[in-house]
Amino acid sequence: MLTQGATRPLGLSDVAARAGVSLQTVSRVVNHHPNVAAATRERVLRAIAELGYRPNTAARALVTGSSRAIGLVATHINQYGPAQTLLGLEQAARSAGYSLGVTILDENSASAMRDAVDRLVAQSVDAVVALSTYGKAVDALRRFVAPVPLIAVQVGRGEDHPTVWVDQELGAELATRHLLELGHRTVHHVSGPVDSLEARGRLRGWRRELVRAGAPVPEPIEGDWTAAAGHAVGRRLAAARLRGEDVTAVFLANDQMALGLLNALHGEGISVPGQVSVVGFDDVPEAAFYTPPLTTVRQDFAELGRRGVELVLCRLNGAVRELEPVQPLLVVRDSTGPASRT
Amino acid sequence: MLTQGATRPLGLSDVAARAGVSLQTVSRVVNHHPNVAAATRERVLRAIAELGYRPNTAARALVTGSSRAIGLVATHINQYGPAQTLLGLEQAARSAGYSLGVTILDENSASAMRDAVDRLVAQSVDAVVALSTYGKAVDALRRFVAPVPLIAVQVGRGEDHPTVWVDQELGAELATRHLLELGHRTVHHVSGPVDSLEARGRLRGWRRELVRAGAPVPEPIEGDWTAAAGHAVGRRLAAARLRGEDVTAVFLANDQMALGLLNALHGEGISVPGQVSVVGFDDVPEAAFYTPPLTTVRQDFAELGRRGVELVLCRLNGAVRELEPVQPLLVVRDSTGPASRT
DNA sequence: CAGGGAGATGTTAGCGCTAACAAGCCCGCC
DNA sequence: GGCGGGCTTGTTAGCGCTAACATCTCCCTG
Repeated sequence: MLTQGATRPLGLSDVAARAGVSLQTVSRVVNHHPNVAAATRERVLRAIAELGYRPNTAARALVTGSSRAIGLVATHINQYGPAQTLLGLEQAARSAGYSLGVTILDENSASAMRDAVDRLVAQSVDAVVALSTYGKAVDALRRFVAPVPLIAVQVGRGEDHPTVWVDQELGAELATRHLLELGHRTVHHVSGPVDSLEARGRLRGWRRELVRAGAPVPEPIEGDWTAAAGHAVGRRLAAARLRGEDVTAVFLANDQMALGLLNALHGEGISVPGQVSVVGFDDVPEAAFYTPPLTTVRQDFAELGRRGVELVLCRLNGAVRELEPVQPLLVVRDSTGPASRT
Repeated sequence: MLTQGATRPLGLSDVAARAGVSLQTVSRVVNHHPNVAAATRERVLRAIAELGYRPNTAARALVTGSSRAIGLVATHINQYGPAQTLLGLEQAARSAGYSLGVTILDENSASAMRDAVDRLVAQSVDAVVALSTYGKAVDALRRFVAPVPLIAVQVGRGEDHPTVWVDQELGAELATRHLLELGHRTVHHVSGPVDSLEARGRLRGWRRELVRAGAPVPEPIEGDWTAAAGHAVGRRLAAARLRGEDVTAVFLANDQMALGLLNALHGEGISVPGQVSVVGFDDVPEAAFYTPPLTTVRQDFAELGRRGVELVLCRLNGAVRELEPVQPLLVVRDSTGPASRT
């Protein structure tokens, strides 16, 4: 029916001819205009089905100036969180009748961001969603005056554009408090790259909770989200323990780094959670199967994508809406335990 | 320069007026036609830069019938492999001047696949790339007569469409042989879902290698790519060992499942590689930090994406080209060791 | 029963761009 | 010196669709 050879020059006029109506009437049916007689609509619909007609989006975009497409500017799409958000985004967009154009930023510069948005705009997308972008690229995003609505997802709380975000600070507080309540004197932190707004949020939450509890605030260690970084930190912390430093609890800004840390500690013969408790962030599906299963903070990434689309749709209707941040959730597994006074 | 307020009604005619030439000449400059005087081209280029003109892709698509866009139909984009391939794909497409439209298949049915391709075609993409799709959806793909070139990436060796693929059988053989050479009498296999062509390829390679070596071929166990599945299998194999069965080597069709298995074996007090050797597949970045670091088979996913675009470009030029499969690579780490005769 | 209004349908004019053709120009050649 | 041919530029006609306006028909109201 739909796959009918390589010929596909069907237009409104073909349908119109077949249904015995004018081209405009077909257009009305296709666009669900109210003022079409039921019988006529029926006839047109049948003709459309028989012919396998599909409207030409390019023509429509040309005349309406809108393509019913959303452009996505993303980085780190190969990581669990962003990928999951992409999934939510695509699904929500699709069910709202929008298609998704994707551009990857392979550099965190302001110019790369400008180019990306520009490229998307040239494709006449109706809105642009920026997904977990970083550093300079985010700066470019703020006070960016694009000809279309610009929505930021997971780039921290936006100031100049509508934003959808998970409450990173809360998540970090949850993690830190959990460790403190277990009796640890303080909690060390391995952050993400500091030019990431998410990383900064987690860092803030961690620090705030320590301060609130009156616990000492150790110097945070900057990681780069990779397991390798976590591994390096693990060896470093193990050495610090040997020097007699008080390292019994570590909160890492994502699960990959936590995995690396776990691996390093295991290699150094330090037991988790016996000697050191570890908390990650994200709750990747594998976290439950790390050795030991990782206590971590769950984020609903797909929800983020859905809300992003929701915000886009609101904006397109002229409504300006602020959304509540998504609440993260602490998932306690086996990598955390009571502080052992040795 | 590019961000110049919310107004953006610039057209060829604006540029033409500014440069003092006809609209068509501007079009020629934009499209790199050869027959434009150098001085004129210069003048037009300047006008374009000054005005910040960007061609309207919808209009261009309408008149040329081509949008310089590639459509991607994908599933499992939240997993490492496909996500990585997406990255390669997008980058290659972009540097060839193509944009990427993404559609996710949320169901492996033939009709979902048809809808997805149809949706993409309606957006007048120039070609469709199907990325690691499954079961019925793949069946629909074969002998699918689309109005645009259709390229399959990572869906096994294609019969009706040009295909880019990693030699899964070879990878599985590598893994199996490695274990056999370590002195294991046989190798157990945890496969992916059998409606996945990749899973089937790995299964075939594993079986072939066992047969070649004259080793017994145990019943393969079907998994679903998740760590949870690997965990379940781990418990099952541990029980089998207790019953005296000869389980000393396991090859799993991906790293996530291997992680689950590792976790289960650890929980059962079975040492890896002391008592059981484990090999995964994919070499996700975390595999080097599993406990113990996982021996696995590396696939170059990004290369797959690049080749996909290459094939699209060839096809668009009318050339039909067959590409060699990408070679996988065995990465030996610490989860495999010599068989211990107990 | 005339007038008006609402609903149904048709007609027209582009959206911004490119392909095809047309026109002018300069050059070299016989 | 006239003329053909290549180079450069301009003109025209849509691509397939929708918005705005024009019609026409019917039915209801006073």
